[in-house]
Amino acid sequence: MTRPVRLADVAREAGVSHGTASNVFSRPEIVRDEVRERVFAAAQKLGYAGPDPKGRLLRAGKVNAIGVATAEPLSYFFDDPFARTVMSGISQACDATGAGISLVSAANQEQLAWNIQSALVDGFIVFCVEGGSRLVELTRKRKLPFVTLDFAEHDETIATIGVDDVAGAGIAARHLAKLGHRRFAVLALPTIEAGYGPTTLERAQNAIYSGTRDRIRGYFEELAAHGIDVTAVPIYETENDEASTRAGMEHLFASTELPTAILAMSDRMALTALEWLRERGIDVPGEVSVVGFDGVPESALSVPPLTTVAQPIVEIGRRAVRSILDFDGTPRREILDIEFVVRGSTAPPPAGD
Amino acid sequence: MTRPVRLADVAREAGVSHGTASNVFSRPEIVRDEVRERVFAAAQKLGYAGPDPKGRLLRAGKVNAIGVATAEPLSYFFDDPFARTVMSGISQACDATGAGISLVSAANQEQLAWNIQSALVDGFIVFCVEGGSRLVELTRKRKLPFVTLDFAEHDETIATIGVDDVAGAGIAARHLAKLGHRRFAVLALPTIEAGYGPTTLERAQNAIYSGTRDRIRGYFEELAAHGIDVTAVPIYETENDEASTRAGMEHLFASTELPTAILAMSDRMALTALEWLRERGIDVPGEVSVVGFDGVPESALSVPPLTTVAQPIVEIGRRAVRSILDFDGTPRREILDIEFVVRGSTAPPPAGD
DNA sequence: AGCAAAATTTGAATCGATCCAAGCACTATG
DNA sequence: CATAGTGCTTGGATCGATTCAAATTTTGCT
Repeated sequence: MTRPVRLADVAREAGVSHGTASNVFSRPEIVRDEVRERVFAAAQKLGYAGPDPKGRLLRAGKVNAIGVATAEPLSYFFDDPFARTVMSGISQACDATGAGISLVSAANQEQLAWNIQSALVDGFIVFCVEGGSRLVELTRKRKLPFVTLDFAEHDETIATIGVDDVAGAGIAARHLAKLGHRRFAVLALPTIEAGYGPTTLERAQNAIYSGTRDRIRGYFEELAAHGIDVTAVPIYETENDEASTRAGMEHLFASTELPTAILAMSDRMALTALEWLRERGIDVPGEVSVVGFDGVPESALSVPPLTTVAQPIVEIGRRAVRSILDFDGTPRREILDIEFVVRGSTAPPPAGD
Repeated sequence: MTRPVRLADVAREAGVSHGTASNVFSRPEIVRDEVRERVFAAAQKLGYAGPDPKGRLLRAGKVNAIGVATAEPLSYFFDDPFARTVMSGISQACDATGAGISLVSAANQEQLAWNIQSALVDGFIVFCVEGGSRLVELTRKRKLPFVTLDFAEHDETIATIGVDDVAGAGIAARHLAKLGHRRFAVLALPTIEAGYGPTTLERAQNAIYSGTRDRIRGYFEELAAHGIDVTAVPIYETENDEASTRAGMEHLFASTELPTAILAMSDRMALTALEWLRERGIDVPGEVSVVGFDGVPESALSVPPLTTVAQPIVEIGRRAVRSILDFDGTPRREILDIEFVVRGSTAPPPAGD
C-alpha cells in the first residue's frame, strides 16, 4: 500500500522529461523506438498502472460519460420496467459513441444533492418520476447540458423529451368508452410527494407532477365527451409499485358499483392489476377491461397481453443521449408520437352492464 | 458559450484569496459570515456553478463511484435478467454508502480497453460472462481493487464471488434422475468466444469459461453416477439469448430420441425453452421437464414456474460492492450457498418413458 | 491600553496528467 | 561549409480545485 507511481516517476527512472513520457503513452508514434522501449521498461519496473485518468481528466475537460439521475434509489434503474427500457435505449446510443453511463442517485435528499454536484459526467439525463422539479434545480446548477424525461412543466429553458400525455390518455379512454364501458376506475401515478390512497379528481388535476396531471386530463376530457359522469369515477393514487397498486385494486373493488374498465397510468400498475384480477378469478377482458400506459416489453407478454398506450421508450432513451451529446446551447423540447396498441386485455363490458 | 467561471475568478471578484473562496464552499462554517456572503454574492454574480468536481477529484483521490464492467454491450445490464438482479444488489449496497455506479463497456475490444483504462472509478466489479480473462487482465492493469463474478479460474490473486457451480449443477441433474428421467439434453452456455450450435461433451469440458466447464462437470458426473449413458446426451451451446436458445430447442427436438428432461445452464435459456415448448403444445412438466440455473426473479413467474438452481443473486451484488469498499490488500474469494428451488417445471417422465 | 489566545485569512505547494513553443541534433541540399 | 529542413525532446504553463503552515486579525481579559 505504498504511494502510487506517477508518470513523473517513470520519466525520471527512464531518464527522459515528463513531456516525453506522456507522449509515450498518449502518442507513442512520435517518440523514437529506443526511447519508447526505455520508458515502457521503466514503467514495467516501477509497476506503473498507466496514465491516471484523474490527472488526464482535468486537462482534457471531457469525462466521456453521461449521467443518469433520479430521485429514486439506484435500483430503480434495474427494477422498474419503464426505466429499464429507457436505459436500454440510452445504452445503445452510448455504445454507438463509446460513452459510459454514470448512475446518479441516493437514498436521501442531502446525499442526492451532493452526488449531483460531484458527479463526473458531461451531461445529465434526468428521470423526473418523483421529486422532479427539485432534481431539475439541482441539475441546472451544474450548468451542464441536461435533458429531462417526463417533465412537462412548460419551461423553455429546460430540454425535455416526452410524449403527448393528454392525447395518449385520451385515446385510451376513448377506446374503452367506444367499447361500451360506462363504469370506470383510474389507477393514478403519484400526485403529491409521498403516500398513496383514494383521491379526488380535483386533487389529481392539481398534481405536482405534470405527467400525472396531463394523463388525468386526457382521461377525463374524453370520458366527459362520451357522456360519462366524471364525478363518479374513482381515482386511486399509487406509488407505482406492487404494494400500493394492490391496495388500490382492493379499494376499487370493495365498492358497490364495480368498475368494468380500469385506466392505469402505467403498465406496471396495469400488469399488477391483471395479476390481482386473475388471482381473484375475475376474467379479463370478459368482466373487466384494463388499459395500461407506457408500452413496456412486459406488456406484450402478460396473460392476457395488455392493451396500452405505447411510448417509443427505447427511442426516448436514444434521443436523450443525442440531445446531450449534440447540445448546441439551446434546449430542445421533443414530443414523440405514441402508438395505441390494442391487445387482449380490453373488450366490451359484460352484457347487461 | 464562454469560458466557464473558476473558483479563482470568484475569489478575485469577492476580493478574497482562493483559499478562502474554497473554504466558503467546502467548509462554510469556518469563514466569517460577512465574507461568506460576499463570496456567495460574487459567485452568483459571475454565474459560478460551484466547485468543479474535476478539479476536486485530483486532490481528493477518491471518485466515490464503483465501476461495473463487462465485455457485452451496455444494454446487457438492463436486458439480461441475471445481470439486472446482480445490479439490484449492487445498487442497494451503493445506496447504503452513497456511492455511484459507473457502467463500463463497449461495442468493440479496442474501445473497451480504452474505457476500462480511463474509467473514473474507485474499483471494478467485473462480469465475466464473455471474454472474461481478457477483461480481467485489462482491469488488473488499473491496479484498483476489483472483484470478478462468475470467474472460477483458480487464481489466488483475483478476488471473486460466486457459487459452487459443480455442486449446483449436480443437484439439478440428480433431481431429474431421481424423478426417473433417462433421456437428457443440455442447453449450454458459451464454451468458446462466439457462435452457437451443437457441441460435444469433450469440447464443453474444455470450455474457456470456467462456469460453463463446472456446470457441465456437475451435470455429467451426476448423470453418470445414475447410470445414464453420458455419451448419448446431446449438448447444444447457445449464446444465452433467445435466438440461439430457440435454435437449440429446434435441434434437440429434431432428433429421433426426444429428451424428457432439459438441463439449462441459465434461467434465461430455461424460460425461452418453456416458451418454445408451450408454443408447440408440448406439456411441461407432463411430457418434458426443465431445470434452470440462476434463480432470477422471472423464474418464479413463468407458466409453469421454473425449477431452478438458485444463486443468492442480490447478495452476490451486495457483497461485490463491500468487497471493493472494504478492500484490505488481499483479494478474497467468496463461495456462497446455492438453494435448489423445486417449482412446477419438473415431474416424472411420461409413463412408459 | 496591552497582551495572549483564538479565529480567520493568506498564498504557496500539490494532486497527475497534457500541451506547446522553443531548442537541439541530425540529415539533405546548394 | 553554411543553410534549411526534419524529427524528437524539453520544460514551463495549465487544467481547477484543496490543503496547511504561517501571517494576520479579532476577541477576551486584566
